[in-house]
Amino acid sequence: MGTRLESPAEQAAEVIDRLFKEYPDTTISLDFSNRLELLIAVILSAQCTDERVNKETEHLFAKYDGPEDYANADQEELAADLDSITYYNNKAGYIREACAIIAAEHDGEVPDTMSELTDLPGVGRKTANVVLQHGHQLIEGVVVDTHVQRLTRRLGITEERSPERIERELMELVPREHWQEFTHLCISHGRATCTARNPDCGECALEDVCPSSKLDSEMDLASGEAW
DNA sequence: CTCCCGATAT
DNA sequence: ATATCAGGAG
Repeated sequence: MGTRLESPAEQAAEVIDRLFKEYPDTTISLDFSNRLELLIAVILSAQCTDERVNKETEHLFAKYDGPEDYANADQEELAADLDSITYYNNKAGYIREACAIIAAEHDGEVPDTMSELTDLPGVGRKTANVVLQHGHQLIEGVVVDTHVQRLTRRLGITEERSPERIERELMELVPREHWQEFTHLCISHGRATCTARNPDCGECALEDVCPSSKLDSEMDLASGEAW
């Protein structure tokens, strides 16, 4: 078990402090050169690696340009352009419909409010928060993706399960000036060390404050085997 | 809750 | 073979 009985807020502060030393330059890893490309890249990134999204958007962004271009695209053709991305049929539809709304109702510009963004098909709170933060420099919430969900639970920062509840709790526990950084640190550490399947606790900078560390159970096992 | 759904690591 | 990847809709 973790060595200290820290409050969730103290635990979060310790995590930020230590991970920032390990990943001082962490930031968004999706490639984009304007707000529409950002929106599309984030929609495509659902349950797919950023690496694969970047590989596909390189071709996609060269072929299509502007909301009307996507809105008028043929569904089958756009889906085929995305055929190595997860859920490519759904995502092709989301992109076409979202771009049609952006063209018709938002003067061709990606909206800058949470409600207007989440009204777009394929855009939930997570995607909207990323677009607000990286497209409009507006920090209205904490981006809670699969990595933030997994790490905050393993580290004992939250007991909640739903991304919406975890976000509300993190908005209470983490100072607003660290909201954006907190997500990037969780993602970097989640990819490099605290992986979903087989976390590398031996290399983890948070091992001594992590209630879920494997090392404790291995020591229990070793002492148990000593009989 | 289920469905969507290819590439990759284990 | 199976779990996982910057989720969201019905």
